[in-house]
Amino acid sequence: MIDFKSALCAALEKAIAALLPEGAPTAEEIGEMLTTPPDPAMGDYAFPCFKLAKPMRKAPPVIAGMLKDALPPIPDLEKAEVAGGYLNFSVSDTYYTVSVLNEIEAKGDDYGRPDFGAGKTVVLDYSSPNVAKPFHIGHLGTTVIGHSLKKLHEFAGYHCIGINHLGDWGTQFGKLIVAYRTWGSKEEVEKGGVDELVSLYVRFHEEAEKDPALNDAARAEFSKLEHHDEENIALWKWFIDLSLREYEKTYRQLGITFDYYTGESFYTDLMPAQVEKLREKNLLTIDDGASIVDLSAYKMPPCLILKRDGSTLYPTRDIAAAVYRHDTFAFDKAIYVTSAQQIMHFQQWFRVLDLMGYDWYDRCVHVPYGTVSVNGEKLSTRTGNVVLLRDLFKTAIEKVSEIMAQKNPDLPDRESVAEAVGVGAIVFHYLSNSRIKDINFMMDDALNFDGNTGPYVQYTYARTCSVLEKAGGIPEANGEYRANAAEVSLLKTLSKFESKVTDAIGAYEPMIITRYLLDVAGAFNQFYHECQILTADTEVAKAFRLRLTAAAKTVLGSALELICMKKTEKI
RNA sequence: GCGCCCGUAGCUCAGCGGAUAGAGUACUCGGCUACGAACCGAUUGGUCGGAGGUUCGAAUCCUCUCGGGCGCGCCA
Repeated sequence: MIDFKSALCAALEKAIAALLPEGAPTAEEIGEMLTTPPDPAMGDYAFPCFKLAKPMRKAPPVIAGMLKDALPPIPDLEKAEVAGGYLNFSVSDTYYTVSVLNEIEAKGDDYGRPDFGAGKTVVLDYSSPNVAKPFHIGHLGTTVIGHSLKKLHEFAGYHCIGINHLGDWGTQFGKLIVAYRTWGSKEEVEKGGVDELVSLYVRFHEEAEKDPALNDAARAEFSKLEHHDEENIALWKWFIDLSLREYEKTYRQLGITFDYYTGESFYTDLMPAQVEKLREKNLLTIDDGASIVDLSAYKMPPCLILKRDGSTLYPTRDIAAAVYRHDTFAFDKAIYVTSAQQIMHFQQWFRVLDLMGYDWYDRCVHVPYGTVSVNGEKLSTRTGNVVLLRDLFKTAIEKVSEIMAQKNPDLPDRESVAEAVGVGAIVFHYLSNSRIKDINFMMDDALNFDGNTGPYVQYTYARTCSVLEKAGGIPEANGEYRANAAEVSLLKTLSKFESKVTDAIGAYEPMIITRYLLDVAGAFNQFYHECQILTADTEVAKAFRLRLTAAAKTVLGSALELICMKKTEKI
């Protein structure tokens, strides 16, 4: 099916070319010029004629009138009207009530799916918590933005590889090993999990203040770990297993899985080759004992590759990981979802990749997001201003359960629904804003379930399910129906799905889908209040409205999944 | 000092070159003998931080400026 907008652009291209032989815009350029009138009553698309005023040497309203007369016939065009310097176009209702509705029914879950990702591969690096530390609200951004971007890319046909780049290497493991051997016990750690590891780690720092020799011991243990000491390796693996067991609970609640859990340790052996390559290319200079890549030509501080003692650094590991991923997966895009504080770091090592001659360096994309504070204060384990994700989810789920006990006490399978809605509320809240903005996470707002919230959207989805269930199925179209304003408006909203998906991918911005869900839910609820569905006056109206309800359900369901939320048939 | 990001309704935020700047929340009011009221509707609320500039047209682009956040060598 050729969509209306493309047909309109093609027609406008012809009309303009007839009036202006030289320098007429292409159909694609016209598509970018098209805007939406402020009032839907004025039309669905508006073409501003101001830019043509100079080359055509005529006033914009005159041009609009000439264009209107020169326009070839456009299918589904209701009317074209001159309004000042604009030429406004109204799409016929039947375009929406027949073409769009039929398309949604025919494509089902594939409706709105763009195809530009077909045959391409994307590697996404996200979540990446530090082992032996609890999963807190600061990790929510990378986890939920990253996974949403994965879903979006998959929807557009990309082959996606999700990598959890665990923080599983470094001297902190030497400290943990010392702490465990000195004060820990197998039973306590098995029982307490990550929490016990954290308290061992905290204790180490307290004791090390009094006894600096502990730091030396820790370095020695980490060095043994690096040299594959069997006992230390076993402990290290155990710590990782314990941590993953904890994280898996959170990932399961979010419905997130990864293709690989290759953390920092995985790349340690791959770094020397890249350091060697940097040397060969004469990119390394020694400065104050450290090996750096000078980036002053790019107006950036130098990129540190090796410490004074010869050990590696964060950029070294990132370079090695990128090369490995490129050689292994032959990606078309590598996406890194990390905090905005690392913007400079990524600019630096992307540039180093370029200097090393890796011509795919520009396929690497850093997707930064803003800092989270809680109740106006920075996150800090020291002052206790941390919100663990498991506690946050638990609070949200409890609150949902209370509301459900009131509103829908007989609902079977209440626990899993409460989890979907409670966790969904937090995810939706987080993905409601532009990712780059800092978030002041306020509990009251996150746990408010009225208005523009996750529960509102899931409630709306459940509502569509409920109506369809009572109807006993979705009927076939059974005659011509003149849709009212609310019905057409809902279909117009549904028809925007694909362009929203495209925009969200282009901007790496899940928020676009979150806001779109609110548009759809709002349009459906308005329709629902204005139109009787099951008790419609005529069978034709009833059939149409049921089909419309099913269409809304389809789009709501697809969009919910794109932002890591679960579809709730009942709530 | 250099660089990046953010300033839009009381609050939280959309809009990022087009016509009268929008939601939610809070406040006030109306709608369940209705397919789910976690809903819908109405009212109130704005020198788009400020000043210049570009443009037929600027919340949107450019310059400067003020306020807030972040980054700038051996952490990640």
